[in-house]
Parts: sequence; structure tokens; C-alpha cells
Amino acid sequence: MKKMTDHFSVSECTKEILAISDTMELLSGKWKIQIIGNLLYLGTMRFMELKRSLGAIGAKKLSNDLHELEINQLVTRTVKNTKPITVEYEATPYAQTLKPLINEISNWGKMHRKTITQNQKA
Amino acid sequence: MKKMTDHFSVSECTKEILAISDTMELLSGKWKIQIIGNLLYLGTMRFMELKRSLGAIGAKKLSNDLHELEINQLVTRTVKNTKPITVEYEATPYAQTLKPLINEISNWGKMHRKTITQNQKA
DNA sequence: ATAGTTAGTTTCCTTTAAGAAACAGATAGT
DNA sequence: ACTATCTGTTTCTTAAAGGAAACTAACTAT
Repeated sequence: MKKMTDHFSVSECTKEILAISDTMELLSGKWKIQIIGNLLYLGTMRFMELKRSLGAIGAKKLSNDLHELEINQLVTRTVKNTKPITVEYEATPYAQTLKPLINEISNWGKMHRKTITQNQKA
Repeated sequence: MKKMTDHFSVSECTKEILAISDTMELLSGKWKIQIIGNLLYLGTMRFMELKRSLGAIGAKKLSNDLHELEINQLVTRTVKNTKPITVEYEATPYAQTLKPLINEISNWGKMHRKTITQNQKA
């Protein structure tokens, strides 16, 4: 871990920018982290279950985002031989590596909300 | 810390969604995390220094994003009595609380890039 | 036949994000 | 006078994200 007083070299800085861009490209947007979080913490879900769980997402958006997450190997899609057809979405083992990140995002959001509401009272 | 087998209640789930949305609303976009990261790890910078450090950002975008970050108390803006006028931007103590999050984003990005390039070789 | 469920796709539309270029107002150097 | 720097703003344009509603297609229940 770097100390506060440490500085980055130019090549280190370039790598940092690249790494942050990579991550944000995969996860930014209104729904992707929510989708991964739901699958990670609530378990395998079908399309309509996931849709209801997320609340206000549209079918098109969910379909598109799931497809992108599948391409990036964060989610698997399994068609079940049921009638009517059901499809199960599951977070991959690789998606588990996002847990610390999602936890940080969630924790900071909770802290920030407390901070904001406290400042408004004062 | 929750175990893998733990589930969230409905109210917990709503809070998670809210917390994640809050954070992402502040940080999503192409440049905001890069701006905060630069100020956190490279120290106080002037407008043009920051612009050059970020590389491809436009003046309008940098100006807009800095203003939003200022409103959210993550950055301070100080006009210096020099000629020509210079303005210093600095990460606030509150912005320091984002360090663990930014580190996670950066670390995951580095790991992901390694994973992807390894898979391409195989 | 009618209506409902599942899992989407297609089409159309609006909003947001972002970039490019020109300009402004102050100062300073030659 | 001309050019340059610094810190932006303004205007115009394009690209991407996202939402709403209708529709397909298969199956089930009444």
C-alpha cells in the first residue's frame, strides 16, 4: 500500500488511468453493478425474477446488460428445459472477484448518505 | 462481513441498491474518478496541470466535472493572487475516504487486464 | 377461443455524456 | 501591436445511454 506522501511515476500513472478506465468501462452505467450484486448476493435467478428484483429496469436494458456481462464472463446464461421455457442467470466464479469492489461502493454510499443527511440537519 | 450463504432482506436490498446508486451517481462518467485520483495521489494542481495530466480531457469537461466535485465537497478550488491568475484544485479530507474504493477499482482493473491477456494467449 | 406466463426483440423517442472549436478577459513578454 | 499563458465559458455537434410500448413465439390453464 502506498503512503500518502508517495508519488506515482509517469508510467505508473498511465497504468492507473488504464486500470481505472478498464474497470469503469465494464461497470459504469445505471444497472450493471446492481445486476451483478443481485446475482452475487441473492443467487441464481431467472430473467423475470431478476427484473422484478431490480425494480425499474426495462426488459431491453436487462437483456442488453446481461448479454454484455456474459461476454465479459461475469454471468452465465442457462436455458432450462421447462415449459414455458425458463432461463437462469448466475454470477460466475470470476464475478466473485468483484465482491470487495461492490462492497466498497456500497459502504461508501451508505457513509456518504449519512454524512449528507447529518450536514443538512446542522 | 456477510458470508456467501447469507441473504439480504428486502429492506436491506433496497438500502444496497440506494447506496450503490448514490456512489455511482457521483463517480460514474469518464473522468471524475481520474480527476479525484490525480488530486489524491499527485497532490494539489492547477487547472492546466490537471488538464495535461489527464491527457485527452477537454477544458469544458474538466471545468464541469471540477464544479460538480466541488459541490459534492470532494474538491476545493482556490484562486491565487498571481499574474496571470492561477487556480489550485485540491482533494478534500473527505475525498480521502474514497481512497479504498479507488484502489479497489484500480486493482481490479489491473487483475482483469492480466486475466484477459493471458486468456488470449491460450 | 381467450388470457396469462416466459424470455426476449424491435422500434421509436428522449435524455445525458462528451468532444471540438471559438471566444473572453486578464496579464506578461518582445 | 502581436503573441502567448491561464482559466474558463459558449456554442454546436455527435455518440451513447436509457425508457416505453408494441410485438414475437412458445406453452399452459380455463
